[in-house]
Amino acid sequence: MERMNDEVAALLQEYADLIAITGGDAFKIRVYEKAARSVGGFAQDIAGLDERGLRRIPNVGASIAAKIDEYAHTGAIHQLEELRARVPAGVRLLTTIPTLGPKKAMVLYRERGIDSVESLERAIHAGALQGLPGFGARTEENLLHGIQVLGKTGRRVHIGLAMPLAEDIVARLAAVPGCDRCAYAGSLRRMKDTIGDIDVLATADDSAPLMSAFTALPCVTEVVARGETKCSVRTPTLQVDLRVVRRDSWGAALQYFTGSKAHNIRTREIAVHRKLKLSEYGVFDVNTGARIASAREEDVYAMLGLPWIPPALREDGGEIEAAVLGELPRLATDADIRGDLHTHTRLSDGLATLEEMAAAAAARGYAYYAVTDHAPNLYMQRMTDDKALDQRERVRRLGSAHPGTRFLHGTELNLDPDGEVDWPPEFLAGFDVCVASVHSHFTLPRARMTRRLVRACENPHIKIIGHPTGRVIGRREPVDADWEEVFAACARTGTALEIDAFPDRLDLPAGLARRALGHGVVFSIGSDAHAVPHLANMRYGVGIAQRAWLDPGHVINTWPPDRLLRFLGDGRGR
DNA sequence: GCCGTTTTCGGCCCGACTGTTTTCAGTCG
Repeated sequence: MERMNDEVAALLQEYADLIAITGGDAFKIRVYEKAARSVGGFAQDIAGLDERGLRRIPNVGASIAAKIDEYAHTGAIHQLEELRARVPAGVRLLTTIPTLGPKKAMVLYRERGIDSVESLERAIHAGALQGLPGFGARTEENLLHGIQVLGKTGRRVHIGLAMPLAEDIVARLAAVPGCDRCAYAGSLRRMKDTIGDIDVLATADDSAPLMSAFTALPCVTEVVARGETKCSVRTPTLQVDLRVVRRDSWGAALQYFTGSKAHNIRTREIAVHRKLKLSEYGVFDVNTGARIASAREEDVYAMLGLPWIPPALREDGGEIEAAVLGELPRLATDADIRGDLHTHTRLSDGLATLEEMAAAAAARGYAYYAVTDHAPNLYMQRMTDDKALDQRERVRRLGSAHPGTRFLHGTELNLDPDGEVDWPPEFLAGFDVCVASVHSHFTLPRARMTRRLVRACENPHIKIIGHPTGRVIGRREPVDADWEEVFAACARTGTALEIDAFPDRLDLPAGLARRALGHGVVFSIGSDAHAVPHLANMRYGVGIAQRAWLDPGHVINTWPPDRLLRFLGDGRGR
C-alpha cells in the first residue's frame, strides 16, 4: 500500500494535467506540478497532518492544503472531480502519445470528440482530422507513428539495460574525430533505478561529424529529430538524445542535461534571484550579458552560492537546502565498498563454482566476501545440511589462495509466512552471516506481511533482510507491508536491510531506503550475484544508496573487517 | 496558486526542434 503522500502527489499531478488540457493558467499548472513533487518527496507521512502542518510542505499554500485536507477527510477533491467530469480520462491519456500535448489533445476532443487513443487512430484513418487547424498531413503521420511507439518502446527499462547501451554509445562517439569530451547525463547519471531515455552530451567545435556518427550507430532504428546541436534517435529499447555544445560550455551543459528537471528549476530560480541567468551554455550576468561560469559543474554551482551537488541527489528532494547549509552527506561510493555479503554459487542456483566466485571477489580487492547459497526450503535448490557443512569446510580453505580476503560462510534463508526460517537456531549459529528473504507468499495481507518481516528482525541469527520488498522491476510489485514498523524493528534489533544491487531488483528502492535511514537503520549493499559478471552489479546498488543519501557509516559492507565481524556477531558493530 | 536577500503584489526557468505559419505555437527535455 502506498503512503498517502504518493496518492496525493498523483492527484495533484492529475489536477495539473487537467488544468493544462482545459487551457488554464500556465503558472498555476507549474505550481500544482511542483506541489505534487514536494508532497511525494516529503519525508513525513502526510496522513494525519492538519492544514497548518500541510502548509509546511514546500509549494503547498492555503488552497492546496485545503484540497489535501478535503481528500484526507472525504476521499475526494471536488475541484478535481469537476475537471474529471469535463475531461474524460482518455483525453489525458492522449497526451502520453509523443508529440501530442495538452493543447492538441483538447482541440481533438473539443472539435472532434476524440477521447481515446483508439478513437484518434480511427479518426485519422477516416480522414476526420482534415481541415482542423494545426493538424496537417505531417502531424497525422507523426500521431500515427507516436501511437505505434507508445505500444512498443514507450516504457522505462531498468538501469542494467540502459547503462551498457549508454556506455557503448559514449565510447563510439568519443572516438569520432573532433569529439572533445563525451559522457552520458540525465537519469542515468543520477543512477535512477529505471531509465526512460538516454541523454548523451559531447563537446566539439563542429557538431556535424558527431551527428552523422550518432544517427549511423548500429543500434539506431529511427531518427526522431536532427538539428545542429540536438539530435534524437530511437533504438529497440530506448530513445537516445545527443546534445553537442562547445568545449567551454561543458560544465553548464552537463549540469543542465543531468537534471533532474525539478532540480534545474530550483537552480535557475536561484540564479534569477542573484540577477543571473542559467542555461546549458553557462551562468550569465543579466545586466551585462557576460558569461561568468560554464567550464566546470563546480563553477556553475559556485556562482549560485552552492557546493557541487552529487548527481544522485539532484531531485529537488532537499539537496538544495542541505547544500545551502553545508550539510550535504558524504555519499558512499564504489570505492568505499569493501565486500559483498550476498552471493551464490553452483551449489544452489549460481553458475560459477565457489572457487571461481572467490577468485573474482579477491580480484575485486574485497576485504571480505560471503557466500550465501539458498537454504533448503527453496526446494528446487536441493540444499541439505551436509551440503552446507561441506561448503563451509571449502570456504575455510579459500583463505590460503587469497590471503587478502576474509571469506565468510553464509546462507540466504527463506522467510515463511510467519517469519520462520529453514533451519533451527543451533544450526543457524554455525553460519558467519544469515540473510533472510521473502521468496514466496508475496500477497499476504499487510498486517501479516509486516509481522513476518518484524519476526525476521527479531531472530538473533538473521543479520540482513534480503531484497526486502521482493519487487522485480516490470514483473512483480513490491509486497505490502507497514514499512515504518519494519524499519523501526530493524533499528531496534540492529538488523540491516539489504539494497539488492541486481539491476531488475534494486531493492530496497531509494525512496524506502531514505525513509529507513530516518529510523536509524543500517544497510548492506549486496550484489546477489549468481555468476562472476554479476559481482559488478554492485555499482547499481551503490547508486541506489546514494539516491537514499547514505554515507559509508550507514552501509555495513563499507566497514572495516573487524567492525563488520562485530556487527555479524552481536548485531551492532559498535 | 505560491512566494518573498525587489516581501503582500507582481512576478514565476530556459532553449531546441518541428510543423504550419509568414512570425510563432506546441512539444519536449
